[in-house]
Amino acid sequence: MKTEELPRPTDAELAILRVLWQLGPCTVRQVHDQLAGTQTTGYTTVLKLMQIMTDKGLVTRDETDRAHVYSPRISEQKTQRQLIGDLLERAFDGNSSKLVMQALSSRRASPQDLAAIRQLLDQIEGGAL
Amino acid sequence: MKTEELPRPTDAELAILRVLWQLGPCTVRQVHDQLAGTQTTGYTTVLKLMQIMTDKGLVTRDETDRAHVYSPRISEQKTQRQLIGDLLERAFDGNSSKLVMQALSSRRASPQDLAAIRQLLDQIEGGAL
DNA sequence: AGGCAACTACGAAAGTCTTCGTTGATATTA
DNA sequence: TAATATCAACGAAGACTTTCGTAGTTGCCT
Repeated sequence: MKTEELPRPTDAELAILRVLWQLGPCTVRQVHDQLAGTQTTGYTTVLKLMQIMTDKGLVTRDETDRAHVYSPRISEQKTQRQLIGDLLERAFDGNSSKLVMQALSSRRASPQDLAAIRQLLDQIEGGAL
Repeated sequence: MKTEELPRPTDAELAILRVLWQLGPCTVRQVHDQLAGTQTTGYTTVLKLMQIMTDKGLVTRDETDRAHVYSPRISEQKTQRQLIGDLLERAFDGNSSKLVMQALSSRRASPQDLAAIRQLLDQIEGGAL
């Protein structure tokens, strides 16, 4: 059971992955329509990117129907961890607490968020992880 | 007092910035030698990158001596916050607690680190920030 | 059947990132 | 002084990213 090493998604690729995570398996049309709310990219641009992502292994494609259906090959969580781990190495010298503290001090988190983080800290210290 | 918007440093640029943060103002030679421990990039590659970084405003250059001396124009902290904020928007939908939790659960932090984070949580909840 | 809409595939262009070779100038050393 | 080393500058190549136009195919509707 080997976890293939997938390339770090680029900015545009990540935007597409987020749509797939949110909506589930999608056609190019669906992704494009969803992105249209935020971006203004042509249909063929999205198509091309998703073809490239298929080559890279970031998504899989079901070609049964004429409009191919794409699915993400990594979960949102795994990708988030990959990106954080990457940033950790590149900018924080592997010091995760520094990263956490920067994140906490740069953006406000709700009391609920803070409580959730406390709970996680408890779990970690309790050896639950 | 307007804080200029500097571009997000690329991977190679970030590696150079880290040397400057660690050693202070440096010549190209010093940066190259330092990077040689980890990387294997030619001298002129580093030179070119640092020239580009000067154009972008990421570093400043003192041309007094023949070997120009480069200094970072943003602090390590500010850059880290920029990178985290960026990742937050691109991959975490702005939800900072999710980011923190992913960071905490993906890498082990020492008990001291965890304590420091708890302290920071206290400060935030106490309205100190 | 004919025409229109939707889809994939392909190629190419423009921009960025990373790399390095070469050139010419300046300092150091023998 | 002459050879050698060090430096900045420049240009260019190759890879990658993002963009879109065009062509060709398939399905649908009248």
